[in-house]
Amino acid sequence: MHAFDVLGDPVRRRILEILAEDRHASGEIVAIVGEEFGITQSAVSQHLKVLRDHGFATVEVAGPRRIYQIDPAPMVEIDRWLARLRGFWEPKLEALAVEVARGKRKRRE
Amino acid sequence: MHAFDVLGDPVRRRILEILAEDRHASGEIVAIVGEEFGITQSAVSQHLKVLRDHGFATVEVAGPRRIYQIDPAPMVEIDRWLARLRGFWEPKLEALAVEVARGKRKRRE
DNA sequence: TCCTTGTTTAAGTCTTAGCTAATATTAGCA
DNA sequence: TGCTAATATTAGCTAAGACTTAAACAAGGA
Repeated sequence: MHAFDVLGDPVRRRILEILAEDRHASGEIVAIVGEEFGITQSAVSQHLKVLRDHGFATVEVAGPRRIYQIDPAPMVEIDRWLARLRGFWEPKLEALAVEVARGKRKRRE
Repeated sequence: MHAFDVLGDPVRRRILEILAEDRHASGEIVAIVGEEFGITQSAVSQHLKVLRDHGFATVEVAGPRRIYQIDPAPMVEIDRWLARLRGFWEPKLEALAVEVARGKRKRRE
């Protein structure tokens, strides 16, 4: 499974958002995400496993709890791929912005 | 299908790389990608459809050919999500870089 | 040691993405 | 109009991923 696939799942993206702000115990993530998406504790745990397995998160055992922490290492791969193309599409994006601005001006007239 | 899912497929990423450099007819993309991945014209065409449907590419009809061109619009969504988290993981990435540098220095000693 | 809480793992089901093969569509040309 | 080349679309198959339920595991307290 490629890093992009890991980010492809909305539940996993949400978990990363949560972990980006602060480290959390599995149970806390389950409480938030499980409620938001209406899925079981087990399902969330499986998503956490995917994040672990692909290096997006690390775990620290604290008694019976597992504290999850974001690990940005795999983002390097993502960023690298995007950066490669960015040089090509950035000019086009600027052209797009110009078009939008032109449209706005036109609408004002 | 989310934009991240679109980028999740290696064939589609390859097609975007090709289109980033220049516009190409469907057949040219089929020739390159089909050979590299060992898949049929139909399969490539279906990937092109996904890219079209999600706004990653636009088509121009030129006689019997369809000329594909990259459209960076959906990248805005991707970039926005990544940017939201970047503020959080960037410091951690720097910490990671420091760790690596420290490791290198240590190995030199 | 047994129980309880927090969590992961295993097994099985369902859905969907990606593929092939076959067919349809589109446009130009004889 | 019929033929050919370029491409898209459809149907059907298969594999993988996301889910639920049930079972296993880990750690601390009675």
